[in-house]
This record gives sequence, structure tokens and C-alpha cells, in this order.
Amino acid sequence: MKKIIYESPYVTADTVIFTIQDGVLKVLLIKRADVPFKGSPALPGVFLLKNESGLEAAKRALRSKTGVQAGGYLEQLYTFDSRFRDPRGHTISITYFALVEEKNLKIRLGKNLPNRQAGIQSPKLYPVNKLPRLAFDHKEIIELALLRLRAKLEYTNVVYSILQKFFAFSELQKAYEIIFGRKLDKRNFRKKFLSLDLIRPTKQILRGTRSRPAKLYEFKSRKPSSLKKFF
Amino acid sequence: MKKIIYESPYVTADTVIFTIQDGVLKVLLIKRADVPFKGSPALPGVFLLKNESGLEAAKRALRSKTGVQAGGYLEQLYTFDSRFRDPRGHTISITYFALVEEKNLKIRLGKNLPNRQAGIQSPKLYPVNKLPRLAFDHKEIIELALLRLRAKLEYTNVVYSILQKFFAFSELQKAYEIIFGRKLDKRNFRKKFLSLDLIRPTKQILRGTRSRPAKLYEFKSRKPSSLKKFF
DNA sequence: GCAAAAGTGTTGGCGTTACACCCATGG
DNA sequence: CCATGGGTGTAACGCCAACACTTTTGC
Repeated sequence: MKKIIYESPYVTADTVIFTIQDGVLKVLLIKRADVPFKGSPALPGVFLLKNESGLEAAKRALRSKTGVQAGGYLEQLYTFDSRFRDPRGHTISITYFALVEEKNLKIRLGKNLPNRQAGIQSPKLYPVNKLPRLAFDHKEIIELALLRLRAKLEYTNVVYSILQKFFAFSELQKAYEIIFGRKLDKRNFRKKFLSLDLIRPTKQILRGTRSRPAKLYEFKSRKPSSLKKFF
Repeated sequence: MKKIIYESPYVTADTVIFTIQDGVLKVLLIKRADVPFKGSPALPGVFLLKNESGLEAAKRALRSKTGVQAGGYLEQLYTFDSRFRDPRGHTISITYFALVEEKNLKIRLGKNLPNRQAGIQSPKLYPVNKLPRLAFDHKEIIELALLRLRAKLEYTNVVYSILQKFFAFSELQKAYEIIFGRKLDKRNFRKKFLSLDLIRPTKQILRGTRSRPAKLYEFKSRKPSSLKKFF
């Protein structure tokens, strides 16, 4: 076969990990321990291992950096493949975006790293609307992921992956408001969301909030599904 | 850098080229001249050359198989990267989808091929709803491309790329009907499309059709642009 | 004059938006 | 008792879908 005569580019998987923390949409970034862009925050990413798919690699990066085992949402975003995106040579990046509950995020020090680097590489959450200067084209990747995330909220149920199993309606609404970056009308939101038939009320009640207790809901299914339109 | 210890997968670019011919949505396929899947129709694709981006490679495949130089629409679709999709070894495919006018399609024999293979490799158009058995996972790729194409028609102006510069309203409507696979109401279609402000009437008139002559329209811009919603 | 496609408005229903007050609890 | 967020309905508007007849040409 001919393929031998071609020189394959390197292939990485980079993942944009979103979560909501303290009412703000944040992205998980790691300070690079090596050149190029040494010291700059970057998306967690790995080179593909032999015979490893991009999705497997993205899961590997997700697990090793966040401790998230499952329950989040993960999908392929786009493949960035410009010749010039990595000064070391042609490296294409299959990018993914992930949505995870903050409580599942057990941020870990990099494994198998000397302490000096572990300190530097330790992952941190950054608000998406106050991003620092990033390594490579990672800012562009995050911006695309954010567009995709907003679009997905409009016609899928993926918001389940950023909420706890039982949640108050106001928490659901806050997730939408935080991600969309605008306020929504409480009554209209309830009406619309209930009409989608994605969630059901439970017998759980959220108490201890110094205000009226809230009925808790759960998603009928915590698997991704698409709808007609939505918001 | 560590990357050296990883063995990169091979990287190809495969393109789903759509056009409308004789009122039917068709895809351009090439019969494979070599194993694996020798003799099966497949998407036109190429291995990435050194330092070549996926988009450049897709354009290269498009030009060499169809003679289309420009004017069509081309965008990245998805990256298929399962370990098992190519029996020869791990090969990831960055896939693209293209929309071209049929009249721009000058289907060419493969270059630099012995006649025996040229005959076999000669590209042909196949109706998307009567696809033969295809090589690799190419059927899956086409199905995804078709979903994307339908979605794009709903909120972008990309239909311009499958129409001639001047077109009758009925031709525009037919393009939508063929791609969506259902009839649309003539009056509602006109109303909705005109309200989008994407096209303008010209002084051209289409005569000689054994029926009432049609006013011809043109797109104000033949560059991709996105809108709110649409259909 | 007839076949064939072009061109043109109105109406009813449905979904979206805008909007304000009472309720249940914790402190 | 008061501060806090929970919970609820209605009316106006705009968008979308359904629908039929007249016009202009080629033959």
C-alpha cells in the first residue's frame, strides 16, 4: 500500500471540560510544564496511543486530570489541523467537549510527575469569560466549544450532566442562565421545560434553605437525546 | 518531547460530494482499485501529505476527482477514528462534505493511473437513497453528512452552492424539496425565503419553458453565512 | 385553446413573551 | 415578623401552516 510513503502528522486529543462552580461557567486548564508555551494554561490533552481512538484518549485525559469516571457528557467537537498550530511540527488535535458536575470533579495532581511539575501542572478551573492567554490555539477551541454547548442546550437534554441527580427547578434554570449568559423568565421556563417531558418530580424536598422548600426533580433518562427545537 | 514514543495513526481526508442531478440528490463515489474492499464504491479520499491540512487535502481530492475548482461549499464534517475502520491498521479519517453545482462537475478519470484502473476508478454519481454496499465505514459517513446537510439548509445560505448564479424560485424550492425529501408549500416557501433577505430579483427572465416565464433571482452573497432559524 | 408552471393573500391556531402576587420556611 | 426564593395563570402578539385561483407562455 501507498500509505507508507506519507509522513503522518502527530495526533492528539484535547478536551474542553466545562463545569459550573459558584454560579460561573468554568473550564479546566493545566499549566504546561514544558516548551512550547511553558507555563501557559492549556487544555488537558494527550497523544493518541497505538490503536487508541480519540474518544478513548479524551476519556483517558478526563480521568487522569479530573477523576471523573462516568456520568458526564463527552462528544467530539472538531478537528484542528492547521500546519502552524504547533511549532514542533504538524500535530492535529481531535477536540472534545465535556460537561461534568462540579462535585464529581476531584481535581488531581498529574500522575507520575515530580513534585515540581505536579505543582505547576495541577489543573484549575477558569471562568470562561475571563480566560488568560492560552497555549496553542486553545482559546479558539474553547470558543468553539462554548458555541456548541449553547447550541446543544437548545435541542438536547445534556444539561443533566452538569446537575445532580435530584435538582430544584431553580437550579436547572440557573444552569441555563449561566451558560446562555442571560436571565430567563421563571414561569415561561417552567412551562417550556415541563412540556418537553424530560424530567419528573420526585418525593424529595430540598429543605434548609432559609426560604420555602423546593420540590426536587430528576431526569427521566440521563442518556443524551435530541429534540425538535427548544429555546 | 515525548511524542516520539507514540506511533501516529495514518490520517486521511474523505469527502462526501453532494450534487443534484435529474432531480435527485447524489453522492460522488469511486470504485476502489485496490484491497481492501477492492471494487467497492468509496468516498474520494487521500492521505494527508506532509504538512498538509485536512481541508487542503479535501480540496485536492475534490479537484482531482471532479474538476471543481471553487464556488462549491466545503466544510469539515467529523473525524472517524475507530481502531477497526481500516483493516490495514489504525487510520483516522477527517471527513468533509461538499455541495457543488452539477454543471461544475467535470468528472475526471483518475490521474496517473493505468487505463485498467482508470476505468475502474472513474467517479460516478449515486442517488443517496439507493446506495450500494460501500467500502469501510463510508455509508455511515454519508448518512452523517446527509443529516448535517439538512440541518445546514435550515439556518444557512449554503444552498447557493448547488444552484446556478441565476435561478428561478421554483429551482430554489426544488433544491430544498429534494434534499429534505418532502414537498413544501409554494406560497409559504416564497414568503419565508424572501423574508430572509438573502436573494434579490434580477432583470433576467427564464423563457422557453412551455409555461409562463420565470423571474430569475440571485444570492446577494455567495459566501456562507448563518441565520437565526429558518425552516 | 390547452397544458404547464408562475405568481399571489388571507385566516386560524399555536407557541412565545410579558408580566405580579402569594406561599412556606429559616432565622 | 421579615427576608428569601418557591410556586403559579392569563392575555396579546407574532409566526406558521393550510389553502385555490389567475396569469403567461409554448405548442
